[in-house]
Amino acid sequence: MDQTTKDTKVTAEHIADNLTTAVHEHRVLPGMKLPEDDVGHAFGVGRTIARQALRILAQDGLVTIERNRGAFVSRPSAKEAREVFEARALLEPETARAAAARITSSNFSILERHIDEEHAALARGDAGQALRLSGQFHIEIARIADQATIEGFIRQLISRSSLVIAIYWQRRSALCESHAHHALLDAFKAQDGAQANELMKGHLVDLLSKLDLSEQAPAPKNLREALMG
Amino acid sequence: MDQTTKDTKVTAEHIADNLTTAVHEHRVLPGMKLPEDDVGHAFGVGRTIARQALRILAQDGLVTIERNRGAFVSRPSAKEAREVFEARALLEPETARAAAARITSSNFSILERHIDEEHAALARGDAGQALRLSGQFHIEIARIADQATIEGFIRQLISRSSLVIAIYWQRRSALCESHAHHALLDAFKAQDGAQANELMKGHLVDLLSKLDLSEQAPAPKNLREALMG
DNA sequence: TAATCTAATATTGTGTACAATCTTGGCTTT
DNA sequence: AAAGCCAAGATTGTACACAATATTAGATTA
Repeated sequence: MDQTTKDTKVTAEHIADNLTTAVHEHRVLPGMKLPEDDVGHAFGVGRTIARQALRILAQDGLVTIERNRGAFVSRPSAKEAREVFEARALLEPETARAAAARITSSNFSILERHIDEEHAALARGDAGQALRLSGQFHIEIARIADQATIEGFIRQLISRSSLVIAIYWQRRSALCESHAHHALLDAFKAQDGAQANELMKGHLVDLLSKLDLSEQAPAPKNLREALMG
Repeated sequence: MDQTTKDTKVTAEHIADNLTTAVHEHRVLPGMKLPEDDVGHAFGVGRTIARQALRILAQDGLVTIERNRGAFVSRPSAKEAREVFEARALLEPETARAAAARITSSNFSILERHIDEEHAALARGDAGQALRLSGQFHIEIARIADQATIEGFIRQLISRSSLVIAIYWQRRSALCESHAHHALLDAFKAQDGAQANELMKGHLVDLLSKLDLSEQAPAPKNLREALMG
């Protein structure tokens, strides 16, 4: 999480990317505080840059900034979690269809590599990395569909999904088997847009079904809130 | 564009909202430069806050920040313009359907007021205000559907649509007749989700058809670029 | 002991100063 | 006169200082 070479300029976007990855890999968990000084020190920059990075994350929904209190990794409510998957259900199936129509052979290797790496990470027990790669797979599809605007939205939704999974994933469910991604790849190879659309739709329903979104009280942020509730 | 009362704290979000409205009303046009000093001075704050506001606008796609050169109102390319409407086509029809299922009588008055104000603005020749209200109507639908996440996306898309319209709107086309919005309201009143979905779909196609997105070279930012192209 | 208040500490909010970079206008050169 | 060059000015990038606010710990009181 530090910067060894000094000639590479450390920008706010750089830090934001780095922290985003950390959240995707569940190395940084919902509710965690991200003090400006700590972030700045970790990346070797002043508070100004750290602050900018945190604001970027806030716009992505990954971080919640409370005035005069600082930045915390967001803790999406069950409702927000549902909304994320409803938005994904609107965007991703059609995007998968479009991707199937435009995909080229050079794209296959990228997707295949993602699946392989995901599998390898899972094999060595690195669930965090597997989860991050799994999300990256979805983003890659939007890129193949050549839809930069939608890709940006999906990127945000994947980020929030990581938070949702960190909070609401049912322990008894197996970790994401990459079967669904494999099936999608096959559909892409066959350039079968309708099939890709259906598979993606099912994949999202499947993911949602593995969450426990029962209307439990949203876990309190701090002890005081816990005792007052 | 200035702040008369001093006890009201001027926040970066406040300035961003204000500038967003100005862009929606086409009082601030694509390509225009937004120097930090000017923005800060206009709202009576230092450069720090002005800078934050510009970053917020950049994340919304309304402003493009070029390093060491500053912030400019974005000039979406024809491709980006198409992407915006493709994204809207994925999100808005289904959102309209959901809104039709949840709408209550208290929501009607809000939508009706929007339509009335839009009509009034158009009547007195204030095309900018009419355009802004027209966009607001779409956002309101997402709010009625109770989809905060999607609402955020649509908000961004409306913002970018304003830029697209500023650049690509065909002069010969009539200004947005609010007929489509009227028809949508009727569908909402009848709680006819399927109808709302179809109307929204058609409305978006209609809007897109009034743009001239022929693959002309994206208008150059400055003279140098114009003469070199 | 438990609750409340208060002072000390830590963290964030914002303006400002200085550095880095870009832009502009005039000057030189051909 | 046109192109290139250089210096002066303007604008953005970043760190830092101080102010405002929140948090914590200790003292006080019932």
